[in-house]
Amino acid sequence: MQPNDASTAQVRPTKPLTITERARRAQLIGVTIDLVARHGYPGTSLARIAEAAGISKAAVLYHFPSKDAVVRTAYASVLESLTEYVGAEVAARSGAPAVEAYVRSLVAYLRDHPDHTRMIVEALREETGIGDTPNAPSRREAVAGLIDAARAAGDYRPGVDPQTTAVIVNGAIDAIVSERLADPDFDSRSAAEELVGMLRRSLGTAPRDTDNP
Amino acid sequence: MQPNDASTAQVRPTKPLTITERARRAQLIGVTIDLVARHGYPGTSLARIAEAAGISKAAVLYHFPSKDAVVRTAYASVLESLTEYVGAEVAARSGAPAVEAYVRSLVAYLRDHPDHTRMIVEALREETGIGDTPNAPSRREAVAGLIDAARAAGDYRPGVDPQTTAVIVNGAIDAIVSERLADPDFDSRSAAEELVGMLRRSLGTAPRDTDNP
DNA sequence: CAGATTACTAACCGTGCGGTAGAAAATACA
DNA sequence: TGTATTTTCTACCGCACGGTTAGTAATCTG
Repeated sequence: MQPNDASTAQVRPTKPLTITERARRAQLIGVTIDLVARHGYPGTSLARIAEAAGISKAAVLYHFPSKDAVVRTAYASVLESLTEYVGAEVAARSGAPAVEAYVRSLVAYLRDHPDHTRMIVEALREETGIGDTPNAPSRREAVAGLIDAARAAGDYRPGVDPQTTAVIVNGAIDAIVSERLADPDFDSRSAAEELVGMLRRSLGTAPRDTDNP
Repeated sequence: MQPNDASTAQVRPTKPLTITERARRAQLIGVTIDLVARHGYPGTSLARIAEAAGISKAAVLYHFPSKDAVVRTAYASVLESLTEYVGAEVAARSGAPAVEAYVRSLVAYLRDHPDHTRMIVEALREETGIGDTPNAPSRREAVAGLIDAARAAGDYRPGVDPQTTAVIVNGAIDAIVSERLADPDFDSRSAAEELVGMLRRSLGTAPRDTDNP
């Protein structure tokens, strides 16, 4: 019999996973993150995963219902780790500082975890890309929420459009992260600071130069 | 005999392509752009290209040395069209207006040519992504040059770092374009304007709020 | 120790891939 | 017209893919 199918939609009384089961799953997730980071999504075949884990293909499919489930689980684990870190940083602040913490912590995390970064980039392009996927607006919405809160707190000008600004900010962050990935000499930390500075100058209330002379 | 191998590194006295040859090439490039836009790079197989063009696989490979050459050629044609448009817009201006023309024209072009946009996105992720490709720094350099010129012209503050700013600006543009691709209701034109406004406030010389009270 | 369950392997299957071979149409040219 | 060349087709090759099957170790449990 096949073990628990913990990919999605778990019902309550799931039998506690065996020690072996948990260890294998963790190992498979680990090697998968590694493989995706090094060879990309398409280059990560079932055979490669099995080989990297030192077991047969069938053994991999014994622990997961499909190759895709392995990759999705690995991605979920990476994403959870990231959101946990960034979430904590953001939650500890409010207003403009929360937005700035978002920028800084996201760039910092991805600088310190290039494998995770590559995995996320690969996964993103799956879900974005071609299919008319509604394209998880969650990230945009989250950032838009932060910006909206900062505006409500008086840190940002009333004219700031949270949605549009969120798109721009996320894009800028992604570009900084990508650049760092391509060129390890790129100073992503100071780039993040530069972005923070730009946001202060362009969104902040302090010097109104156009609509209120 | 196989016809001219015009993929790359063409030597001078290339025999003028046949009418048939040119027509087929154009057609193949066309359907390839379409296929890549609709089904992505991996979903664009030789058989699909052939089927879409109404000929056999072998016929495709008669006109191009490999499937990859077809796709690369299609990509090159798209890229040429884009750079021609944006290049003209930018070249007609100088200083900050050139930077702003870059932002506006790039967003506008990609809004008007979603197929081209999807193709470029797909191609980008090939060259970026995994392999330690030096990742064509040409775009960043080009934009950095524009920013540097704007700074030299006195439009931008001396403290502005062209390289970092270029990365941020390109990232913001890409995000706007992607958002528009995912959500046709997204007003990418006004988003571009918002970005231009942000750049003016954060890079412009007019109101120095920090280093020169 | 015996039986059940867990964890695995080797071999295989069907599919789609890029690409090739050789012959046959279509076309150009004398 | 006949011949040469350009263009195309059908059929095939080898390969890597995700996944399945049947059997077998290994481990737990009474």
